Amino acid sequence: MSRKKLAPARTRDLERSRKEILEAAFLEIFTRGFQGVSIDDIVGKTSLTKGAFYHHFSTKLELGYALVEEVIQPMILERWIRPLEAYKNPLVGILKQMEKLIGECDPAHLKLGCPLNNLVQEMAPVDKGFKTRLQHALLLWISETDGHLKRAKADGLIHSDVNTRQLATFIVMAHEGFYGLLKGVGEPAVFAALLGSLKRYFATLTV
Amino acid sequence: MSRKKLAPARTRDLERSRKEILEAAFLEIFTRGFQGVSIDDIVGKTSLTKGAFYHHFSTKLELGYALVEEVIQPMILERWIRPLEAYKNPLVGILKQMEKLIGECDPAHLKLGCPLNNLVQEMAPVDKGFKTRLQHALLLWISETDGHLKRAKADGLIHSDVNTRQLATFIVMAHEGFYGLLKGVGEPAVFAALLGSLKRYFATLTV
DNA sequence: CAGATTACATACTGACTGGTATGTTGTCAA
DNA sequence: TTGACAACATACCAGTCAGTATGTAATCTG
Repeated sequence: MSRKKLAPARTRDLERSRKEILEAAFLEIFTRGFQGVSIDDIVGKTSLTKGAFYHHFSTKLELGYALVEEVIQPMILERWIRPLEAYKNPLVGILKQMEKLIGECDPAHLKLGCPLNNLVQEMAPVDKGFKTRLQHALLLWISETDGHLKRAKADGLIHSDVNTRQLATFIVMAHEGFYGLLKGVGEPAVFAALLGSLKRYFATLTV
Repeated sequence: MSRKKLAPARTRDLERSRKEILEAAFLEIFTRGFQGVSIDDIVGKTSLTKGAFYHHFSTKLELGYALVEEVIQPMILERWIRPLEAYKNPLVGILKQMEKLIGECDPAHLKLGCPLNNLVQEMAPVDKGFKTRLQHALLLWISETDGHLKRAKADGLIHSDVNTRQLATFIVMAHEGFYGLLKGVGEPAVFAALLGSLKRYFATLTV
């Protein structure tokens, strides 16, 4: 039928296998932590075996690095930066996205926290390779947020005396803090309290 | 000399040994995570052995529980709640304590984060016993903060339309978020940005 | 089509892990 | 003083871990 150039239907596909491993690793590490997950756990959630794993990643740490660079960092941009393009006022967009991605999130999923924050807390002080990659992702997040805030400031939507970089840092901190506290305190009511406070803060920054 | 009732100078002291283990465990787990530290690591930092460890704690998890209840939770109260008693306006006290305990902290020590937050992020979704104890510590922190805020509101220092419980939740979130972000981004300049934003927020709440 | 190479699968290893079994010695009550 | 027990120390175990050695079949290249 359709076995031309696209859809090769091969039994061996380097790219696809790598993605399969990364996806399984993401879920396992997301729920149980990097140090709490074994390579056998990961390949067990896969149609592949350990041999395949070490064909793709020279070590467990290398897998972790790839996870940050190829899965988590793009996910951050896709979930928290891209959507802001649709808003004239990014502060409105940030609150809306929080409501959508955190407030309406399944509590069972929410108690797992934020994939980026989880790795930061667990691995940043333990391994330098993790540290630099996680730091890069966080700074990128801050910079991209800052970009949108600068635009809003130029449009006269944010008070002229607001330091946008400083505000962007605070906003990223709030994301991590939201996830972190919600992870510790089960009650979803906490989210309403946090969002309410942030909303009040944002109101004082708006012209 | 002084071998009366106090200072027994015994070679075997249940309380002291337990404290020694807890203290060593705290430092090791603080730097490398609960799952990243072995019991042999802990007793290695001690004048005792594995036999002593299992005489005091039936399992590694039990040690973790004791750590939260007997070391970390009291530490939170001592560092973040007690000092507020000296301030008429607790919002001023909170900023001052942050400057003192975070801003003036040795960066090498700061990159390890907050002991409570570390355990929340690593262990809350993994083990239920951890979850409940960590949740209890966080809610206590929020409640105690709320108490001080209520007092300030009654004194007319905080606007009457402020929901103090909501604000207390936000403040605890900010503590965790500060530590978390500083852990990920090495630069101490980030602290200034975060504190600046929080200061601006607090100013809008004050009468 | 043939040989080379890639993309895996299988089986294994030494180091480490949480936990146990058992021995030993301080401490204290009678 | 003397047993009894508490507070450890030592040696060990079965399971797990990251990583390796080696075999094999699919795919590509010429």
